[in-house]
Amino acid sequence: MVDSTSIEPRWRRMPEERPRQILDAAFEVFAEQGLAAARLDDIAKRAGVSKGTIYLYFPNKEELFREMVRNTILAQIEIGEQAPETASATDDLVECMRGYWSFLRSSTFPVLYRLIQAELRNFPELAQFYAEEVIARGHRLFCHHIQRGIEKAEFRALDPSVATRMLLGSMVMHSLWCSKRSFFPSVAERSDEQVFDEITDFILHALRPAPVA
Amino acid sequence: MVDSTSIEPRWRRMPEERPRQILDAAFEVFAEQGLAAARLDDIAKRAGVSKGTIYLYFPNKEELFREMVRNTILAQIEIGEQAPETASATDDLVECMRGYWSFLRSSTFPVLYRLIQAELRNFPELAQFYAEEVIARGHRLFCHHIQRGIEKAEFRALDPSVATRMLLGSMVMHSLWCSKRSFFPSVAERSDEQVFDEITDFILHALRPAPVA
Amino acid sequence: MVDSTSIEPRWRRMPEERPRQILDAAFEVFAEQGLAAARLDDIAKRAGVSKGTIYLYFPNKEELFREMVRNTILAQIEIGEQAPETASATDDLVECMRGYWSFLRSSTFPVLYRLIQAELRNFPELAQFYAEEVIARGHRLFCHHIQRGIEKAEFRALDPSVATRMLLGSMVMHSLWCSKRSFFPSVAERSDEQVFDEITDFILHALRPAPVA
Amino acid sequence: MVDSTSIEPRWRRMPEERPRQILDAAFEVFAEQGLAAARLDDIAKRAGVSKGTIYLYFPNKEELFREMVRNTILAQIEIGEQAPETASATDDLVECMRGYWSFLRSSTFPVLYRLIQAELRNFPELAQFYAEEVIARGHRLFCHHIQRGIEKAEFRALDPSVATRMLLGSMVMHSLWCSKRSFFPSVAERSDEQVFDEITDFILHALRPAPVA
DNA sequence: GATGAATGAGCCTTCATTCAT
DNA sequence: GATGAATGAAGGCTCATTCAT
Repeated sequence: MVDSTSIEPRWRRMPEERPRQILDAAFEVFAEQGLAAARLDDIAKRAGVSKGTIYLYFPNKEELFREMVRNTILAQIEIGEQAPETASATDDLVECMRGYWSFLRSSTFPVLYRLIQAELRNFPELAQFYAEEVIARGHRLFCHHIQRGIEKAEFRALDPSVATRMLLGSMVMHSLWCSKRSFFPSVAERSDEQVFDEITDFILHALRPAPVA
Repeated sequence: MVDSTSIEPRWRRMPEERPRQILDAAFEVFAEQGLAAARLDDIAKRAGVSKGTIYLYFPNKEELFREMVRNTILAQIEIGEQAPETASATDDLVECMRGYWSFLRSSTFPVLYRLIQAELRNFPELAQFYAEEVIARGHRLFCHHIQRGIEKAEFRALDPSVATRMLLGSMVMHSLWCSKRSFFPSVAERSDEQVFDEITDFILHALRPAPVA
Repeated sequence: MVDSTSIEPRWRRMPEERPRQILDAAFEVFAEQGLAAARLDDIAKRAGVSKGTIYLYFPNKEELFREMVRNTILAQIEIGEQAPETASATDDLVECMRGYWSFLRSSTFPVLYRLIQAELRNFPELAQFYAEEVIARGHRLFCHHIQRGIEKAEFRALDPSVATRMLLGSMVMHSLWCSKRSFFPSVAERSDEQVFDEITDFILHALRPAPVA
Repeated sequence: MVDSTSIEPRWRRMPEERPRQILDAAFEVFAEQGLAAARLDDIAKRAGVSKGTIYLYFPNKEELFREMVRNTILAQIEIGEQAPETASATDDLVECMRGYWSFLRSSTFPVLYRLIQAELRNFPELAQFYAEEVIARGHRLFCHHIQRGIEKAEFRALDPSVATRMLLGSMVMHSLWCSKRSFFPSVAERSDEQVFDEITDFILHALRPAPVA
């Protein structure tokens, strides 16, 4: 038992960390309760500060929400947009998909997705931000590889934008299903990897060149 | 003196219609405001009844929300699960997709989807209901046709469940994107029909038998 | 012992009286505490209603304050502006002064005066209202009689507006002093009537015609 | 490197001036906002010190207010109570009135008057202080000259205290009206000097000996 | 059944005051 | 002495729920 740690932290947390602490706590509480039901008291408690302290760093609850969403999205984005190009466009594409999938399957993505959906009316700029930073960014990334695959005749000739949307759409939706597996029996007995492989396989089949006939 | 009639509405609505009126109003207000921000006052006003009347038919706001979601989902489901089977499984599948697409593109679907997403934590049973009535039901429907197509060698041999999920996932996600076109440039300049055709074409390509090669 | 009355009023107060009850309570609490320090809880309690009820009739604290001031001023104004004209302008003037003095010496005037002074910055329209309804109205009234007195040679020829301001100014200030007698020893040992007589006497002396020389 | 000096103020204010700086800032902020609405943050900022510093010199907001009022009153009082006596009591009286009028028309008087009025309930000792230092002091001063004027038969025989109150009352009230000219049309088109002359003239007429007739 | 006035718990926000540095 | 980040009590306002009519 190391009860001592539960009594008093020896060093106060550095003040420079306050915004981060608060944003982290806000993420958790908003995730659990949604914007309206979340109480600033709870966020403060979870951040280990007093209610008033929040207002030293954020003008109000809405702005805290906004900042938290923006921050979390930005912190999550790690997609190397200029992915290393190997000889095979197919390999590159699959590699990118793997990275994107692991982003979609992180614990933060479904939470953010839900929060943004829920507050679409009140915070359209957040939806805009999400659409740009998550979807459009992914779109550019995948579109590039698919285009390359077409040019190299690894893929059949098709509108790369369409293929990209199919790819993105099915990945995003599968990620959401996977995060609520109990509700969706068709993914319930599959692991994340299995699901990913199935998606990849399906997409590649759709992209494969037409039979020579 | 019949002065009173000149102010009052000419026909009183039948009392039996009350629950329906309230549910309809609830749908509109919840759609616009979300659960927490919706005020019973507004719902009552929109339903043309008094606030107290709502409590004659629903025990509280949460239950009204639940009932509204359940009701709206049920009212929307029109998918003929045993669709008429023609000679071509491909034709049957496309026909089913067309029906499902028009359901997904109805004005109620994206609203319901958002409400359910937002209240996932507090009303898991609604998510369950949605998963069953909308996704699983669609899953059974499409799976059947794909299975048939495989058996008839119209489609390549693949796990029909996987194909179904890809089909459903991309349709649902495209529907959501289409309902917020301004945020998603890649669907912005396309009509619903175009998007549908693109999805169908892509899916059918993925399903087509492997080249004889 | 009539304890019964302290348990439950037999009849609820008529709802039409609510605004009046609240305004009355507001007057008392604002009088004691000022705008900022007054708590809506206290006003509600004193009005015998709940906090929420106040918001059924007034949109917020400030508006309640405004309404209370306006209302109280209007309720106090009873100056017969077209006072009956007797043969003597002097008598008429003194009669009017007596009426105005009793208004100024009412328990509400000093309270209102103080509240308006205190909130001059935030509610200039109230000061405007007071200036118009209390001062300007009195000005017109007295000016008329003084003008008449000059014409009838009961008073010396002087600017009636100046005389009126002197009259009003000294009456208002004396009223304020009288309402805090303990602070102002020079009025402490005098009754209201005495003070009034002194003011009247002084004013009439100032108005009396110049010596024939 | 003397980079630091380019940001910092060239001369640090002497610590002994701190209380004065704070009191001055307090006067301004209390004047603009009133006691309740004034924020210590603003006072600190205006004084060029930090919030905590205020508490090094004043135990709390109320005491700061008290001190500020007392200080400002004392700083304003410049009335030579034993004004030089010339041959004419009338001239002396007018001279004193002129001095008092310029005090009443200073920018600080109406502000203080309003603050004291507003906080009458919570700070009766300030009202007491004002009554003594401003009104009673003026009373003694004017009473003396009027008494002398009566003895020298420059004025008619009347209670000098009554005359003094009339004089003070009308001057104070006119000063307040003049400081809110837009609300009081009867002084709006008159200059301070004109108003003063009118008051003086009226008072002297009221004091002049009765006609020999 | 229907109404809508009344209730009061609950929460965001402010700001005087404290205190570690 | 001086700072300003942190605190937490207090209060305005909202709105789901009740209930007398």
